[in-house]
Amino acid sequence: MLRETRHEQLLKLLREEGVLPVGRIAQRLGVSEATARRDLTDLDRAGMLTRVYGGAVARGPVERPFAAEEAEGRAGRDAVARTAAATVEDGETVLLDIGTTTLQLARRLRGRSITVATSNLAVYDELKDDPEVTLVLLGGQVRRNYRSLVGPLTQSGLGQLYADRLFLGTSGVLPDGRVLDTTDVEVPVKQAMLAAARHVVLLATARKFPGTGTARICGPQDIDALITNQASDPGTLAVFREAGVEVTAVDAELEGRR
Amino acid sequence: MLRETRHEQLLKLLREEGVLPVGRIAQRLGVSEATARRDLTDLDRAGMLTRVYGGAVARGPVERPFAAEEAEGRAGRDAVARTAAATVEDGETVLLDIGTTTLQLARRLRGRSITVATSNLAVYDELKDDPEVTLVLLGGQVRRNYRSLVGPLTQSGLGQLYADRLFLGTSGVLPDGRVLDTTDVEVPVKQAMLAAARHVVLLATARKFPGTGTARICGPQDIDALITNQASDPGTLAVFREAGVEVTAVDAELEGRR
DNA sequence: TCACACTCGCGCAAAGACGCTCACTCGCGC
DNA sequence: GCGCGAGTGAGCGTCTTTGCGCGAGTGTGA
Repeated sequence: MLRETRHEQLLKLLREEGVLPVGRIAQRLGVSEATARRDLTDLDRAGMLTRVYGGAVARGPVERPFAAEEAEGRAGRDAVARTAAATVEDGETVLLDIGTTTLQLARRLRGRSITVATSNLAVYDELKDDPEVTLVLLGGQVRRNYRSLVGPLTQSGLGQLYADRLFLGTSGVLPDGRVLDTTDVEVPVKQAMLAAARHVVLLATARKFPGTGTARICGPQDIDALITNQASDPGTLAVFREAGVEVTAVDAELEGRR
Repeated sequence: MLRETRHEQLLKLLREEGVLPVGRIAQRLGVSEATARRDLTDLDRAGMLTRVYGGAVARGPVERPFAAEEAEGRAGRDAVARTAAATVEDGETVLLDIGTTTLQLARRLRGRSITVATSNLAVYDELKDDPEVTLVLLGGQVRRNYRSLVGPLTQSGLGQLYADRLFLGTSGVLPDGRVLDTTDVEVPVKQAMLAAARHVVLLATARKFPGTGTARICGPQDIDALITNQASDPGTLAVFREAGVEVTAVDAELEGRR
């Protein structure tokens, strides 16, 4: 592996984890500890991280989707979440993807007589005290920064479920309708979710057009409905409409207050 | 553990408890009191806490106004938990059953380089902030009052795991060595756990002899080791020894403090 | 005021991390 | 084929951190 590539990966790891000991860095990068140390001193000198005895800590804010996204685009997200909540009927089983938009939706689902299945640990925290909601957690390894469950256990758990409705989150939607995600490890989970639901609803605030992401989750043909803001790119929405997707665009300003 | 990580944990502990003596800080962080003192002076100089004679107090508001901990049988449970934690080696995968004894064990496993798999949601809350522990949640339906996961999802998840060690809780042990539980719905989960571990360790404080329970989980022949208190019924312990179980009886008073 | 128990800070030794040096491998150009 | 330079891994002396013992200091109760 090229050194530049390795440096990129190291910084990515560190952004996700916050702090990492040298041994674990070497292990994750597949190099010796000596090389890991060399990389660390390089990146420390370049000001990309802070070296500490025994490892390194991320410089700047740790990549925490929840903290980072919490402030920005909140009104739009809540408008989407409220509209999504209105489509859920009592008695249904809904499957909630990871992310902040689905967390917002979970808040709007409090007190409803429904079953919620999720790999979103933030949703678990939100609904764990609600006696009305039957809460089902998918299994899997805990990813602390993303507050999610991933891994083969999650996928196999999804194989045993069938939900009335899936609310899918995303990190970005391309103009041609491809739905993206940033982290590779979540992709198989999301795809297993798609297969485990009768009705697939994509939640995407205006900022998700085009948003970010490198891994493809699915295309418009896999989606039944899309709930988004009116500020979203009209061209992309048209692509979804042409693919037969029921598109609902709610205005953040009108709906955005509580 | 990295010093930076340790400092983070120390501050978190302090935010939760408000005031902490040096001894307890050292105990919770798994370091000597000397190191705890050094950390305290560092963080005091950095203005992150206020040093007082004998310990430290949080600077800023306390998050949790001191949750009332279950007093009864606590010393005995902690003695069992500490002994159990000592048998776990770094790198192992341990499976933790539901219950308060295994929760106590989880507290003792903080900061260890191990993988913890559990259906115990209290264990999840305890370890979710620990970067050292790889945490795997079994899937299943959330049982709020028992803080556990149950159901077919839990069992099938266990079918995909194989742990080095299972720490099994119980509600009661009969004189003939039958291990009991009170709730039928947990029985298949516990039995699936038995099948998913190489080494089965039963944790049972003195109060569990005979304890309560209506459903049979397993017999002595399914257990490899039993960790209990010295006050436990000698006859029952003899039954386990005859079945080839390695019985460890730790005294709550002697082990209860350090 | 005094005595006792506890805490604190310092010196020291062991363990582990660091970084320097050296040998080796791989790709490249002559 | 052969030399060359960059990059990696391993060995080894140095330095940091940690845990423990000891004398000094501090708080508490008689």
